[in-house]
Amino acid sequence: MANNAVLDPVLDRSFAACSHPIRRGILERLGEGEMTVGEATGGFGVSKPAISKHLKVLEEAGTIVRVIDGRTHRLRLRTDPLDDAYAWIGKQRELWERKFDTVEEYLREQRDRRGQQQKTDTTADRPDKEA
Amino acid sequence: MANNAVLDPVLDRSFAACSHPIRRGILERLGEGEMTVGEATGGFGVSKPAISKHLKVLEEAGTIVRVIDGRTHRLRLRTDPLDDAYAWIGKQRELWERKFDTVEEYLREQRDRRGQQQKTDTTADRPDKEA
DNA sequence: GCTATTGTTAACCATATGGCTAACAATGCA
DNA sequence: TGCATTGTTAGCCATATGGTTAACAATAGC
Repeated sequence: MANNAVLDPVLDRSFAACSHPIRRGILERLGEGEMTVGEATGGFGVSKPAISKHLKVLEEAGTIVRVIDGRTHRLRLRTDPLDDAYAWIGKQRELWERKFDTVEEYLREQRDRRGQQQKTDTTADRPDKEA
Repeated sequence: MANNAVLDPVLDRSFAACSHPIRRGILERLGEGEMTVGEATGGFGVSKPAISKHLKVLEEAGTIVRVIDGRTHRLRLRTDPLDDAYAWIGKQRELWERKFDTVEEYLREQRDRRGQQQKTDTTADRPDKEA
């Protein structure tokens, strides 16, 4: 990949971690507090190896931390990566809202201009042939 | 998958859409307003077919809408899927914070109890072996 | 010491990503 | 008409996901 400017593997993994229902379910449960793998992942209806892989994805994304405690592994949530993901979407939403404002301004300007010169610019509010 | 309760393919695709820097870059640009494929995807240093695939992922996630306008394709952002993703993380963050509150309450209770009985529970404020 | 419990790794398979080149489709334009 | 522009599809390849069964590792407990 030539464009090395916006590369952010952390964000990549954070979003990828959230892109599967089982992983989201695990994160939701861990929101209740530290618990064992069995407690955090029981009842999802998949095999233990499948669970192990999901945990690996979550761990490599930095969303969970594992503490091996004897025979069991205790899992704890790490909120930082999801905070980053949240912040990215939040930043975009700000931009959209600001843009929607200017669009409203634009439409108001169009309305005003039409009120003045009464031309045939029906193209102004045409939302383009909808697919 | 046995657990069919929490299945949310829309959320799956929304998060997956954000999990690649080029796709995030495209979404960022489209935040500026409707534009052509060339305008929205230029300069990422990958081939056109690669771009086409990213657009397909974004489109199937519902994050963009394509309007074929003669020779060019005009792209427009659709904010709903990202709003949903934002809301999911936001909900989790609320739970975490509420949990942190109760943890603080718990610690305060511990502190109070120690003040009363002066026992040797140094384990109360230990944040567990930091992996 | 033996056995049950907890969880992982190994090996395999199917599908999705993410990239490429080559070719095509549809316009716009001289 | 002919050519340049815009963008996709087809085919190929490598790697990551997401699942399985079988086997292993480590510990807890009888």
